[in-house]
Amino acid sequence: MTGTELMTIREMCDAFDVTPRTLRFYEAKELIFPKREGTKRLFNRRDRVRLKLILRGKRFGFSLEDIRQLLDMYDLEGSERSQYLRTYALAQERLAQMEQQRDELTEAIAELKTELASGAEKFQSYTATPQNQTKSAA
Amino acid sequence: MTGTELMTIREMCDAFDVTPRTLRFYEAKELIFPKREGTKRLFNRRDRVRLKLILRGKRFGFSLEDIRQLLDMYDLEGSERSQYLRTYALAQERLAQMEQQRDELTEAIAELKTELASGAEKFQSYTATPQNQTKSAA
DNA sequence: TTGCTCCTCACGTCACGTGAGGTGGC
DNA sequence: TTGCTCCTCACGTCACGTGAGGTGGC
Repeated sequence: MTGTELMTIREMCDAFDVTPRTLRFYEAKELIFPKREGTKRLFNRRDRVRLKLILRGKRFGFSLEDIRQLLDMYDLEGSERSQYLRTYALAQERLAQMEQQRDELTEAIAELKTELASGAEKFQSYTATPQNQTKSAA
Repeated sequence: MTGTELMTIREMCDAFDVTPRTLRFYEAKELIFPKREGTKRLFNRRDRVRLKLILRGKRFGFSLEDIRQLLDMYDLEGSERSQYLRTYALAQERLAQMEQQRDELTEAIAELKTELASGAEKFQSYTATPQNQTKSAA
């Protein structure tokens, strides 16, 4: 197995489904720290772990700045209690926001569906063609 | 009743819960067309209808560029069939995206909840205080 | 004269996208 | 020599936020 320890930028992109630009951007933001071989970047296991956590944090809707702080704590491992509590509080806040966002999205979906339904009706009354592909009424 | 027809920027902001900057931005993007009284903007009923549709479109996650096109169609009223079909298709695409987004969000919420649960557990095992406010286990 | 609201630039933000122009090794 | 991948600026994008500096009418 080659590349078990160090991966090129291309391998990283394929493995995590991101663009090179994204990896360079995260490096500039000090979220990951690839080594260099001449000018080329080489990512080790730690970078991969961190990238995984970054992408997960993004799915949770955290900003990169939030994520940077969460990662720093992760690094401390047996971190301080106060830090831990802050992380916990931040995550709970985010959870509440996500739930609200989901509710709003659910509402918006229902609304748009209603719109589409009445739109389809209007459209059918406009076009008096006997058979069209948008589901004929029973 | 005052201001039934024309509203100032402040009245608009209060009525729609947006900032002045947002209204100026939408004007620059040719989404609304307030008249001027000297230098001051005055918004009429049409602007209000359009703003309402804009905000609704944003809730659906449409980009302002998409919204601009949707608004243009709205203006045509008994618009062309081809235009109508395009609008309909656009809305259906968006709906699919929204449903996927909601599913991803739901999944992320569940994930984060799991994280928080295991985090709370770890925290409790670290701190051996008999009574703490984060819900004591039965 | 003091306050308040409105205005116009114009740069900042966030998370990258997108060329432009150049290098290294098969 | 040709291709491919990698690199570094550095400007563009989207939807505004945020001063800076100035005007108008009570």
